[in-house]
Amino acid sequence: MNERSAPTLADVAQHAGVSTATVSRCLNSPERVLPETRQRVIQAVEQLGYTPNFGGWALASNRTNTVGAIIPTMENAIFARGLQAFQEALAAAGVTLLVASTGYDPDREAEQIKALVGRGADGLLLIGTARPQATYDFLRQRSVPYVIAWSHRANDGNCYAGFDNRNAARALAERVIGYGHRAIAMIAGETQGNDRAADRVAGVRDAVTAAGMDAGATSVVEAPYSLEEGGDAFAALMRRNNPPSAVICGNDVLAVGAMTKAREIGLSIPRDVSIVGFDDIDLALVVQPQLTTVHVPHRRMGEAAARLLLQLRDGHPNVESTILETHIVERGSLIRYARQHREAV
Amino acid sequence: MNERSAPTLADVAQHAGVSTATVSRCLNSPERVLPETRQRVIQAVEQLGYTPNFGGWALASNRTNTVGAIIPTMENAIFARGLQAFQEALAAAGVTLLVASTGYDPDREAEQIKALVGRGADGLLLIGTARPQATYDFLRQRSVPYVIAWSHRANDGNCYAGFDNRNAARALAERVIGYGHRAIAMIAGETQGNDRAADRVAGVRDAVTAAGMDAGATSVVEAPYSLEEGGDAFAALMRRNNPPSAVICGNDVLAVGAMTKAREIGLSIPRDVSIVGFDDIDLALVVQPQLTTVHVPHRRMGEAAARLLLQLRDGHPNVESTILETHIVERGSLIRYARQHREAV
DNA sequence: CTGAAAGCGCTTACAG
DNA sequence: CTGAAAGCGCTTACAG
Repeated sequence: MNERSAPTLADVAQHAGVSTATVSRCLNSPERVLPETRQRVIQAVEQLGYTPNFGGWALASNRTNTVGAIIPTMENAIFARGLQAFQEALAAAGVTLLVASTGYDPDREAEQIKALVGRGADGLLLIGTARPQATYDFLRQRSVPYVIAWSHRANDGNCYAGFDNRNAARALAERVIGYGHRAIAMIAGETQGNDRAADRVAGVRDAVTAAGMDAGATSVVEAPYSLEEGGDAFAALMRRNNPPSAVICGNDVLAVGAMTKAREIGLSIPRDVSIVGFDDIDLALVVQPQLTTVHVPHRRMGEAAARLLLQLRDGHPNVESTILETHIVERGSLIRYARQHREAV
Repeated sequence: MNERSAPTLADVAQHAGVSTATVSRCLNSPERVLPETRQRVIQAVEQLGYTPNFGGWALASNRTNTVGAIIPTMENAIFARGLQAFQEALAAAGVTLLVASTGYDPDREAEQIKALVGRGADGLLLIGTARPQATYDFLRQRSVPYVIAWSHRANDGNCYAGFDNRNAARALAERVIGYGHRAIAMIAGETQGNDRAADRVAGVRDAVTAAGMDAGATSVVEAPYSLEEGGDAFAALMRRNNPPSAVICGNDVLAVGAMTKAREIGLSIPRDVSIVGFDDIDLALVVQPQLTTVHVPHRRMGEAAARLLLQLRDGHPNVESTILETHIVERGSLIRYARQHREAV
């Protein structure tokens, strides 16, 4: 050991007058070492300021104590919240987190999955189910454990920490219909490569059909998740001959974008049109009126994902998916259909 | 190579009929290998589905192509945005990102810094300057390059990708004062261990003093960064005998919390009281009226931080800090002081 | 341009 | 309980 480079296990061993094997044991399974020996080793470790070399450790043990998360973008508050909870739970277990993002691009997802696996991730957090079979094959072939968050499919062999987007959206649409709305439109997230967005559309369609309404009359427009796109889609919807009396949005960002646009074009929410969202993020609480939406327990989802992923990594025998409950939070943006609503022709 | 474990460099070498050194060169500096040889090796790599073992690579090369970011929390949109841009810039350079969070706790920061360095981070992104000297010593001793974002100090030997919080806050307060407000209060973030929050308070005090106003008359209350805390602080402020005609908030979350609370307690913004924030996040655009605030280029800050950190890591000779410009965005929440403002006694 | 071989810093059966 | 030694999968002078 010269002063240029960090002290190694061998330096500690020499300093303590023991073998490297003993130092290694002291660090990894201290109970297998005599207290006096342990004492000496610990002292040497502290005196030298030793910390294990990561590469050496990873190579010899074939583990990294690192897991990866690959999400669409941290700029959407739902992923930021879920990821924050996920990270905290991992840190508590001494595991560190690698983060990559896809921008909702499936090619970039495949690429980032390879990058994180190549970087030695012991496990992976993925969002949703929509990805090429080749990606699943890759994961299986490399036997990298993974947990899928935000979604749920029964008995397909994957491990989920998610919720049922379709049922949740259906319940929301039923609530809207139950309030007398018949002219309903939906501003959905882009469904291409996004099973959550697609499931929410399907759920709304379920409700419309179950209510005996004409599914064709319920128009669904898709928009990228942003305030501006939500606003534009809303404006276009309201310019039609048959404007809706209620607009169901694929998430809160779209819904709040719609509400902001409504003010701009002189429409009053909920008098002229009701609006509902999905997620229950901060945005929903600060708009006027506040937004009726589906509450998703993002933090609990992140925690559950961490728990499941660590179990999978540790070879736990049967790891069960965690399905989280969502519920509707009613606020001012949704009211019963009445004459006050701008006539839907 | 058996079917259980991943193929190694040696497997590829044997398959291609070359030495492991040649395979290694093919992967790392292909120009140093004859095209025909390269061809054979690449073919073998593909046939075997070879990817380098991370531990072996890290150990031999003493690098990980990984950098770490340690931030207060991803749940604050400013960090989520900055981190997202940081990650994208890193990914473009083939570098992966480790993320840890501190919850604004200095002890947890020190701990996470050690964890990420121990996990082989080639460099670190840190937020702000407020941390024990011991932490700086540790970083220097381990010669881990780091960049500090969100702040700036001239010539202290650190590399910054930040902005001048004090000047920005001063300019904001000057604007408020220029609008005739004399009864000004500030809802600041907690300044303990947060130099950005402390600098913003100092900037507001600078402006108050420069305007010849009584600094003592400008009350500053501190609150953790949350909508609710901002609201509570605002309510307490307005309950006083001398309520302010303008409230300067340490960030947009506090400001929007204050605005939401104002509605609850029957105060009209900006008629009864003006409110301004700091950051310019989405929240500022969706409240009614929209929030006057200081625009901070979070994405550009994240990109700059990535660029600087990679230069530092690559031993670039003189890496200069990047100081970003901020500017005030005037919206409806701030108006000129007038009789309409609730009398400040 | 290519190869033989040493070495990076750990862990872990295997003996004793 | 402890140690000698092999081995993990790479990179990189050093020769040729």
